[in-house]
Amino acid sequence: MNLQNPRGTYDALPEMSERLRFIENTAVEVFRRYGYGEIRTPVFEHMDVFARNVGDSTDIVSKEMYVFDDRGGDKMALRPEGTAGVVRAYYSNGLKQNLPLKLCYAGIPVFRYERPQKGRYRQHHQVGIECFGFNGPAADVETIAIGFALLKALGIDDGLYVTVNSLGSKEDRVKYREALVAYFEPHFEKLSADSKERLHKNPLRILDSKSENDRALLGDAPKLEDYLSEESKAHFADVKAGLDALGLPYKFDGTLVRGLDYYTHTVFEIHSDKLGAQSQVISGGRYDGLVEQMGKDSVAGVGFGSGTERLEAIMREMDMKRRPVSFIAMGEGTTVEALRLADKLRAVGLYADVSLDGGSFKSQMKRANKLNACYSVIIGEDEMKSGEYQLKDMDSGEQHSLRPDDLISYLTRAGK
RNA sequence: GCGGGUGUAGCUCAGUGGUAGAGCAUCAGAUUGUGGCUCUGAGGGUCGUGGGUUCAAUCCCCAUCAUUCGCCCCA
Repeated sequence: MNLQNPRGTYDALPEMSERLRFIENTAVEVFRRYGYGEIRTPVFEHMDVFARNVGDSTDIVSKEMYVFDDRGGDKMALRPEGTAGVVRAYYSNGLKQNLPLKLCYAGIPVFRYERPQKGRYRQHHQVGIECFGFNGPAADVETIAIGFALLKALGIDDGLYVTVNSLGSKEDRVKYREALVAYFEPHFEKLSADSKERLHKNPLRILDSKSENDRALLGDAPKLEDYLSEESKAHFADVKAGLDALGLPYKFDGTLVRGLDYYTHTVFEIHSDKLGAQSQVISGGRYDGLVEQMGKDSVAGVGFGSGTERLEAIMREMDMKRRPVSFIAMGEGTTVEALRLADKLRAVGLYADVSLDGGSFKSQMKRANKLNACYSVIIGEDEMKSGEYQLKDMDSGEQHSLRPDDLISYLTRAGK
């Protein structure tokens, strides 16, 4: 039997899980403060929820999706991103009744068949938000603000940089795309191999090419901002003014183009300088176009997604471990007494540890130390007789006798 | 999908064509009811996997898998 975990997957051991859990809980709590309600959608959907038109130009959909036929012969796909499923659920559940609507998700698994790297897994997890029915720029501003709020709540708002751009309306983009293709076509031979391929498939992506030749050509290329309608320009100006008013730092980046093709108007990315090539921790934008792509009447949408593994990587050095009260039990009946008392501490929310297999006094003490216990409670035969247990402060080494009830109230107040 | 690096003890890594070592960690003892420090000792390895060259391969060659860095893409 092959005992290796599948390529691009990992097992989150307790230390990592603790941070992931913290990220998910914090995210939901932050989102709730902005009026978001949690939604849970299936891990798999009919394939066309994600691949809306044949020959989809985005790599995520055309090359990286896990697709399978179910036993009934239907084409299904594992979720490669969070937004499309939520939009589908919006229709399936008739949530039009509830507009405007704010939905969030936390810790949902997402699958992409990619070449694994640090911060890039074939199964990763996202937290994110989607809001529907807000046409104005304030929704774009608030969405970005929530991104900041999340990172701040996680204590990782250092070393970040934010870029924003506007892709304009669908019409703006069609015009710009034509201009871009017309500009690059005479220079076709000079383009990098990647960009040659991109020219007709997804020419906007040439904008963020890293090839030096491509970048040289880009100097004289038509600019997206010159192709925005007055309306689009006004929307984007309001977004930037809103970010300024909230004191949120950002950089305008005219070459920022998102990989998913449903974005319109505002797009943004938050990067961390603590990660390597996979530096994006949050990215999103407005996707008024998506809802129409699903063949329904159009509804405004804005949102973002964030990879929990990347957030976790930034939080690596943070120690999330709680400090227990460790019980040292020696002698007849003491372990059971320790279990009984430990449960009382747990009932008031403390973390209590009892060495279940006993062991020498010394080894139990060592165990308490290894767990980084804040206090240890010593229950030996003398203590059983007197009914007063020894409470030892593991930092100062101080120790005194307390009756069980006093011990509980003392520890409840101590709050180490 | 493309190009490079790396796979040796639980972890971080030395090392040699004659079947292996350190530090940390673990366990035990010094110290029969008091942890961290120190000292002593012990356990733990098909040297990623499969093939080839060789009297002999952990080392050289090929393949493969995994991982990592960059590209691509993206959270």
